[in-house]
Amino acid sequence: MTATRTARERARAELTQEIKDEARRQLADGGAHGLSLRAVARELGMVSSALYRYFPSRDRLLTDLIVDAYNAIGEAAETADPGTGDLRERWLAIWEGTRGWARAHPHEYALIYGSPIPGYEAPQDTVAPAGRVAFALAGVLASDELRPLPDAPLPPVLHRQAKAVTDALGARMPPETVVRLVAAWTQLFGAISFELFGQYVGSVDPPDAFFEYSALRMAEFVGL
Amino acid sequence: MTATRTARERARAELTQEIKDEARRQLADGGAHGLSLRAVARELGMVSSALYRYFPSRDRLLTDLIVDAYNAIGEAAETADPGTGDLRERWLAIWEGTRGWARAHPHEYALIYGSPIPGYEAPQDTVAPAGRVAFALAGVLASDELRPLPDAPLPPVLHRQAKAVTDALGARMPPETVVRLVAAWTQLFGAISFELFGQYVGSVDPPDAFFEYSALRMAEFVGL
DNA sequence: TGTACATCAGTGAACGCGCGTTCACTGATGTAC
DNA sequence: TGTACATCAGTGAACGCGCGTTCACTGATGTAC
Repeated sequence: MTATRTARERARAELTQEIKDEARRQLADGGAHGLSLRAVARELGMVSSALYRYFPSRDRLLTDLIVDAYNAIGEAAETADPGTGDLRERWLAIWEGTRGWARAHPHEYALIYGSPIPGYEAPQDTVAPAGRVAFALAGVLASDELRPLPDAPLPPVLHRQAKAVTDALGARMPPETVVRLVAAWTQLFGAISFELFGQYVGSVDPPDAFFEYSALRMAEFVGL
Repeated sequence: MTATRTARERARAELTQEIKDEARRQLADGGAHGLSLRAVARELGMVSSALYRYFPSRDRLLTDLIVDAYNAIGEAAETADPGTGDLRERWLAIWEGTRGWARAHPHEYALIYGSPIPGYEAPQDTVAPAGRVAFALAGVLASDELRPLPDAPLPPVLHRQAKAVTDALGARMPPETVVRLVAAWTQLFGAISFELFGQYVGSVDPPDAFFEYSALRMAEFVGL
């Protein structure tokens, strides 16, 4: 009954948002560990115990930020994809869209693709959102126009894993393609992480040209 | 004058080691942030202020751990390389050696290839050790037996960056090869990070077969 | 070889700080009749 | 429409905790003569 939301409900939704926004701001200085409920409350002009009306614990707030971040980067990938037209251009657009979000939100990116947070156990809620970027890439490969791949038969384990993935995706794709997709997906996030975490300093930094180059070579690699 | 080291000097060297070892143990529960001088001292049966005889600050201890970790993973890569023989086998050995060290030391790995540590600025000392794995991979490519690469000319920026890298490495290698090497290096650490940070759960986990597959495809990719 | 002095390792107390979470409470908003 | 009661948001004090770093000190080890 969205239409008849009470003032209380609106206030609650708004403050929940503000808490998360402020928490995201705090990720910037201090990372996941630096996130402090007391500091968030302070910044919002509340007393720290008041936050417990909105989040039952610090961990739960963190989980929400993580889920939000996976969804945001996934949505960035999806909306970057024109959905029709040249497959390589779609592929490239998804790569750039994903990277663009990561560069705009480096601390949220680190939250989900950086070091695991000590003592934090990812709940089930994060699994589906975590797959959205890969799913967007898979969407481009669901086509008949792919070049055939030169692979020798896959090792049995890998073949089995690949089939499990296609089943889960509901996509129809040869196992060779799926495995190469996973490799390309690894390359995408490997490159973003190396860029944001400073590993390219001294070699291909700034990595704009390198990133596009990688995207194109990986497009070929998966048969686009 | 190593021969005439005093008892004091020996004790000092040993305790410095013990402090670092204990600190590494503490990375496991708590990550970089969880590293506490007080806890290290406690575990070693000392008073916390005593550590300041060995490290001027917590940051300096962290820096030493980081440099040690880069050197250790670099050494793992180098000693895995037989140095002679089949180039693809050497390439594969370096990949597996690097991954092996990372799996054996996941928290030290996260320290150097995970999220940047908030408020910590990497000093110059880390630059050279950070390059050792890439350097080991480059060693395999310093050969005349490479297949020629099908690349169109590189974009000017990338070409320039590639030449700067070859100059720095002192290796003689076409720019196309260097750029592909950087991509392969990215793939190597992308895959290790995804494995250790849990991103393969639900797809190619356990990633042993996938990792070897990636290593081989990347070997082809760089012209091996 | 023995003595006087300098160097260094480790102690213990203190400074000043921040944290997550609980709990009994006040006062405002919403609901049922 | 008005009243009585229930729900909920936010307060403020408290618990119990851990942290990095400084400083004046004691006592052991090393050095010069």
